[in-house]
Amino acid sequence: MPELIEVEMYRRAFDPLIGRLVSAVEAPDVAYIRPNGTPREVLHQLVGERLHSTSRHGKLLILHFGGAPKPGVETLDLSLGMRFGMTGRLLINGSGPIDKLEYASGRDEPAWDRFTMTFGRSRVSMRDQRRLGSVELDPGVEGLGAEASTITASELSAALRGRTKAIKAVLLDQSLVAGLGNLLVDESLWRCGIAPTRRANSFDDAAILALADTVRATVAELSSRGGSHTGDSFVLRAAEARCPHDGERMRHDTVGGRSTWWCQAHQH
DNA sequence: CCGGATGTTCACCT
DNA sequence: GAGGTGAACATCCG
Repeated sequence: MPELIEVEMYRRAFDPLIGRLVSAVEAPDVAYIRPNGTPREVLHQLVGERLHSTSRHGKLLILHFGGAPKPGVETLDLSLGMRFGMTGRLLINGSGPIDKLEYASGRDEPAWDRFTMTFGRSRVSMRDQRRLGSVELDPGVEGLGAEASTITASELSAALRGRTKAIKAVLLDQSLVAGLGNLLVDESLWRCGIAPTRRANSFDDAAILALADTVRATVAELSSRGGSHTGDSFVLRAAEARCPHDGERMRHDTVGGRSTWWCQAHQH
């Protein structure tokens, strides 16, 4: 479930740790380290490093290490990228920043800690049941598309231009638009009255402007509500649900390879 | 027991 | 390159 909203909450959870030194790193699951085949030893170079700052690009959270030996001369020599996949979450000293808002049910095993970094008495873990997340030293962000939370009409227009696949598939494609997941995309399209199956290259400028506005507004509003699952259409992801706009039965299809709920009456 | 579903990323087809 | 499919992963459900 971590989409950009949740990852941003995780990023802020590191604020109290800025300036602290890494005292230990544990990577029990070698398969969790990207690229594949990277030995866990390379992560040990993080030990002794100082957390300088954090950043986020779509669903990719990056910790920047290193200091400023001289004022104004920053040498950020190391960074660590964190990807949370579908079931990954961040735990700090055993509790999650947003646990009350997600994963309310289900089991929770310490054995699912795939990566742990210790800052003195503070332990930060990535707990990931299904192991679809990963960590990567010095991850590149070149392959990522426009940041969804601030996307402009011209950025969205460039992402859609010339593409024949469904609009939903484009919005989910992290190399075109970074940060949206299945829930944010369905909510945005439902709010904007756009069918998820509609071809990406079939939108005029006015529709692109409206969609960019809707995506930004949806991200902002659901952020303040507390998560990707707080959308108005979230409760409509059920077999018997009817769209409150028009009383129409919600459709359930696979679009862009993903489970998709939408209202055929007002989404075109 | 089997198949399907879940969300994300990536490998591998056409 | 663009687009589509399925694997990977763990667990639950019918």
